Amino acid sequence: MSGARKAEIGDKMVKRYPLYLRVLREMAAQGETYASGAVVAKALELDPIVVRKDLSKTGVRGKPRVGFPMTEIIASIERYLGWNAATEAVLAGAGRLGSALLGYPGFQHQGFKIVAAFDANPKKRGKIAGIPVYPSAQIAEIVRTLNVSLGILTVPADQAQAVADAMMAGGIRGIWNFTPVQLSVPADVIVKREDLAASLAVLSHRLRHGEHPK
Amino acid sequence: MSGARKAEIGDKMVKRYPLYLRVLREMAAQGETYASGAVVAKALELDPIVVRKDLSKTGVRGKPRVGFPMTEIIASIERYLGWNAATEAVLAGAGRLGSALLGYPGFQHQGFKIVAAFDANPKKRGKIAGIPVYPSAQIAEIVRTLNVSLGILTVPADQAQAVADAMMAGGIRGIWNFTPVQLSVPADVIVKREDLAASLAVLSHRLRHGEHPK
DNA sequence: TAGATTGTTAATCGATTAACAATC
DNA sequence: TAGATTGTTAATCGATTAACAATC
Repeated sequence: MSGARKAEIGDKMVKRYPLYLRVLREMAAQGETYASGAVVAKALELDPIVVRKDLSKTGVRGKPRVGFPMTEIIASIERYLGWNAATEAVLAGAGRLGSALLGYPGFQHQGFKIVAAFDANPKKRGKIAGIPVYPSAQIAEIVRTLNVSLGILTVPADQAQAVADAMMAGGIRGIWNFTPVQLSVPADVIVKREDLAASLAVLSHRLRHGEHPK
Repeated sequence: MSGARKAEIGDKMVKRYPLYLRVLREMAAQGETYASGAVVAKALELDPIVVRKDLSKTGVRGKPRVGFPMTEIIASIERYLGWNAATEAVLAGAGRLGSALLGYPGFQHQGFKIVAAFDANPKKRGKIAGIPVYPSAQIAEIVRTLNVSLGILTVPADQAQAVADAMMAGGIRGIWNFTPVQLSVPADVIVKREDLAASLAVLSHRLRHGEHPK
C-alpha cells in the first residue's frame, strides 16, 4: 500500500482485509484510537501472527505495547481494497438472487455500488431497490455509456455466456459470476466465481469427515 | 474414498470435486463411458496434473490412453461429497437472500435439501418454494423433531447469534453463515462463512492490481 | 508398435507458524 | 523498569508443478 514495489499479496490475505476492516471500524466507533493485532486476532479467532503480518503489510507502523493508529490503519486498508471510492457495477438477471444483491445494504460499506440492472423479462422493468432495470438487449450500450468495468452475473445458466459476452462488448473487465457456468473470456477479463456448490461441499465434508485439520 | 486410511483431503481439493462432477455428469449425459483427466482439465481450464491427482485420490483406477470409467468415478465423487443421499438442512431468515436459496433449484443435484425455514415475521408464514416457513420461536423444537444437523443462516446481523444458538439448541452441528457476524460456537460445531465482502475484495483486487500471479 | 494418459515420486512454491530481537 | 506488542527472519507445512516410468 505504500508506493514502493512490494511482495504480491495473495488471495488469502486479501480475503482477510475486509474482516479486519469490520472489526477496526467497530473499534473506531467505540472511540478506540489504537488497535493492536492481538485484539483484532481475538475478535476474529485468527492467529495473532497472521494479523500482525497482514497489518504490517499495509505499511502503517504500529507502536509496541499500543498497536496501530486507528485512523491510519483503516484508511490504508480501505485504500488498498479500493473502498475509499465506490466501484460501480451493473447486474444482469434480476431474479431472486439478483434482487437480493440489488437490495443488499452491505455493499455501500464495501466501496461497491450497483448502478444499473438488466433482465430479459419485461415485467422486471422499472426499479428494484432504487436501481433502474433495463432490457437485456441494451447491456452493451448502457455499460459503455455508464463506463462501468464490473458486472454481476445472476442470470439462468443457459444465458450466462451470451450475457457475459454482451457485458464485455460494453467494456466490462471483471465478472462476478454467480452461475455454475464455466465462462469463456479473453485473458484480460477477470472472472470470479461465486461457487455455492463448492462452499457447501467444504462444509459438508468437514461435517462428515471431522473438523478440518487446522 | 476407499476404505483404507488415506491422506487428508484439503479444502482446495474438496472445492474442485463439485466442478468435476458437473463436467462428468454432462459427459455422461452425452453418452461418454470414460473420462480422461485431460478432457476434464480442459473443460474447466485447470492444470491436467491437478485433475489427474484429484481423480486418482478417489481410489478409482484409470486406464492409460482411455481415462476413468464414468459410472465409477461419478459414483465415487458423489459418495465422497455425500451427494448420494441428500443432506437435510433448515434455513432461518426468509428475506431476499433466504428466499433465493429456498428457491434455488441447483441444490437437488448437490445432495442438499432444505426441509424447513424460519422467519420472525408472521407475514412470511406458510410456504416458500414449497418449503414450510415456521416462527423463529420454534427453531430448536422443530430442528430437533426433524433431526437436522445443518442450518443456513440468512437473518439480519443483529439476530444471527441468537438464531444460531437456537439452532444449536436443537442439535445443529454445522452452520452455513451468510451473515457478516463472527459467530460464537462450541468447538464441535462447524461454521462455514459465505463472505461476499471477501469475494468482492479478491475480484476488485485483481481488477485493480493486475491479474493474479498464477 | 507408437503414443497418449495414468500413477507416483521429487522439486518448487507460497503460506503458515515459530522464534526472537527491538521498542515503547 | 518490566512486559506486552511489533517487526522480521527462519522453520515448517501443504499444495502446486515438474518429471518420468508404467501401461493400455
